[in-house]
Amino acid sequence: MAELYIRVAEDENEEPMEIPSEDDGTVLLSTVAAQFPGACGLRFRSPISQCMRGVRLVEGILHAPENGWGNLVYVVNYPKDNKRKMDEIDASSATKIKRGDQKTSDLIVLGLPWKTSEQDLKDYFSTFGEVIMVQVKRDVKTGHSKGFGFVRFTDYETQTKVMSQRHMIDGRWCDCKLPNSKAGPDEPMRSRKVFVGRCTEDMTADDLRQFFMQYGEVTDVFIPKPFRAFAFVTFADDQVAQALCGEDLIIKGVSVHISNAEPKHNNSRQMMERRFGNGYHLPRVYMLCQHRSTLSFACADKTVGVPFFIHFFFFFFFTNGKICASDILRTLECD
DNA sequence: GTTGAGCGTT
Repeated sequence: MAELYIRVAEDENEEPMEIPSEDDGTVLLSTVAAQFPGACGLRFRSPISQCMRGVRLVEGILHAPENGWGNLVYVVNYPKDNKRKMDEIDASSATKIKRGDQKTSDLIVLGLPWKTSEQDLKDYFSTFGEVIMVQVKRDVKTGHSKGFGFVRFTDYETQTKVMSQRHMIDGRWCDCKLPNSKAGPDEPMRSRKVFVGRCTEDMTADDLRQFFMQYGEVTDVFIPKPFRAFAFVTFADDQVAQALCGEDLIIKGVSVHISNAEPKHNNSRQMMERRFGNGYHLPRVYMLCQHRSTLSFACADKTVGVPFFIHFFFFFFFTNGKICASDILRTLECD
């Protein structure tokens, strides 16, 4: 008594689509997902109780209610039943695509069943959009899956959608995330934050905010204390920030230089702490800053594997403070 | 021949 098709819709009132069933009368969730990407189940309104009922789902297989599928309209379930939110995510990513700075990246797929193959992955993820790479990571010797893999899509909106939900793959819930190795290495090029060098002490955060407002919405101004002759200004739009980089602007009669803010993980203080232990040299550095001798700190940051204090003495005695302060302070990002 | 939080032999 195999039923050929069941009627499925995203909403009770929308026009249903006919979805083929299997020979044994079940319906594969993957078949539903092929028409409704991201679907994780089905529900229907019981003619008797008038309540919504869930369709039994076992390992990717949807089982008919007691009296068969009948002529009911089955409504697609999405994770968290939050289709609207996913649409919003799509919309926001669409606006970003207009700016043309959205590149896809590999996504790690966690929680794969041991037996899931590359082909299985490709079949599943192709229901969301064009797939250009799938990998299942395996033990080199045995060839057995390690239970995770990678996937890459052609379109960024596909990637966004895939990341926004959980995935039922071969009977297990899986998560797709940006892998740790891609946790923001390409951020500095499109940072919303700029470094403002050659600031003077009479420039207040409010002065800077007022000034930079003319270029776009300013979301943050940071001026280190004690005074260190630079500041950070963050814009709402990264394009505004990038457009200003390299400019020399006049604020309160002083020429300040705008450049890219180094990402925080390049923070020289953090690097110093990582290299020499937490805080050991920091008190001296702060003292030097106050005495206009910040040279050693910056140079040590750019020299790998040489003890900090050697550079301190070298630059302190041989340059005698004649290196441009803004060149040095450029690397002195703060918390 | 088992397992179930994580992070990619190039």
